[in-house]
Amino acid sequence: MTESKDTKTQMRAVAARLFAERGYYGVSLANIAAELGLTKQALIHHFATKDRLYAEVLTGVSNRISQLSDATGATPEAQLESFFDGFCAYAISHPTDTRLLLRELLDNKHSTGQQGADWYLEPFLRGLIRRLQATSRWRDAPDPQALAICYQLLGALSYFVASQAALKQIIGAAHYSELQDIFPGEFRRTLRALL
Amino acid sequence: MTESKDTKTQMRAVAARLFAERGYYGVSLANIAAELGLTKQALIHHFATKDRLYAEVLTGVSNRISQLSDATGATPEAQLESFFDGFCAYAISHPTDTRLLLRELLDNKHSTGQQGADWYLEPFLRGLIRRLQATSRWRDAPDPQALAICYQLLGALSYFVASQAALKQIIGAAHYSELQDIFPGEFRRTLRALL
DNA sequence: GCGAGCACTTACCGACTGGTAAGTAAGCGC
DNA sequence: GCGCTTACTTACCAGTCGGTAAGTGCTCGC
Repeated sequence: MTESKDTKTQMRAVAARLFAERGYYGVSLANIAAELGLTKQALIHHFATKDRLYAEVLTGVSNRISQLSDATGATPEAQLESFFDGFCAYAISHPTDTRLLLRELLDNKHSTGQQGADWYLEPFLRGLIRRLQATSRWRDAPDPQALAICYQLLGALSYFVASQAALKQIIGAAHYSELQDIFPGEFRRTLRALL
Repeated sequence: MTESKDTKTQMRAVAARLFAERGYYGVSLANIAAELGLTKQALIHHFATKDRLYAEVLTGVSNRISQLSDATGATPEAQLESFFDGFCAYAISHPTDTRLLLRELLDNKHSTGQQGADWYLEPFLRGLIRRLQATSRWRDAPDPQALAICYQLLGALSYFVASQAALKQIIGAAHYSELQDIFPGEFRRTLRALL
């Protein structure tokens, strides 16, 4: 009983890691169970279906992201900066979440069954666009233009974080950790260059 | 015989589209064959294994990308701009390739079996970094910093193109086509802001 | 101390996976 | 017209997929 919730959260955690690494179809219930030292039926006992387990994993990501939205700052520019700083820190410290979101974006329509597609992304994007349009430079920018700018920033960040494994292999772990150290600063420079 | 090569290229094309949409494990040989109106054994006849078919698909992408590398321009800045213009046009007109590359980056190490990981990406990245370091602003930039900047640009572009399906669903096909029209200009603005 | 409920297992299931073996039909050199 | 190659098929395989059914054993209320 007291073990139960821990087991369940551990299941979610292992599943999240594997789904992030290999994708929904690249991971079987048996794979996840093996890492937990259990049988796949233990997973089915707790989550009923693979889809439901995946949905719970995504819900976790979504919740963590939506907690990010409250950024502070005197000017709209400072608010945007603070927001992206938070998002950047979150993305780098939660590469699994970032990879899951990117996969979700690629696969599209998998979703949690709750909605059509990117239920988690839409309000997030809308908030971003609104914030951008509050700045003096982009006050009159039409929605598509604001979206294009936000999307580039999101992409610049997500692509980097999601490439972690590949980059480590290309440039080596040591160089990668150096890269990871300077990246937030470089990302901030990009943001400022666009404000 | 005369049909043969066409059949084979058509197989590659259909496989590329499906792999791009659903990923390696999300597509079976039977799925691909069904779209071609053939049996999966026809695919095995031409490519021996699923892995080999996938490798040929990736090789096609790699070839198309490497043809992109020769950009012209008087100054290094102009060369970089011309290069990214070409890459932007390529990415937008070949969303399947872009998605395949992004998936490859996420899955890592799948590769073609030819090399460890991102054989296609490494020389590409190296060329980009060299070009960036030829500009007056980044002449003294250390490799990690130059890489961080290039990676952000690559990410800004790839993320947008790969999100095509998701974005269409969120903002509607009409708004998306508008977005697609203005994106290259916005991307160019980002590039210039960083040069 | 006993029944209830929970966590989890073993034993299956039909559907599907990538892949092999063997064959069929058509085209071509000679 | 014969033999060989190419393009593909049907038939089949062992293994794995997600999921069901029916337990087993442990804990806790009472």
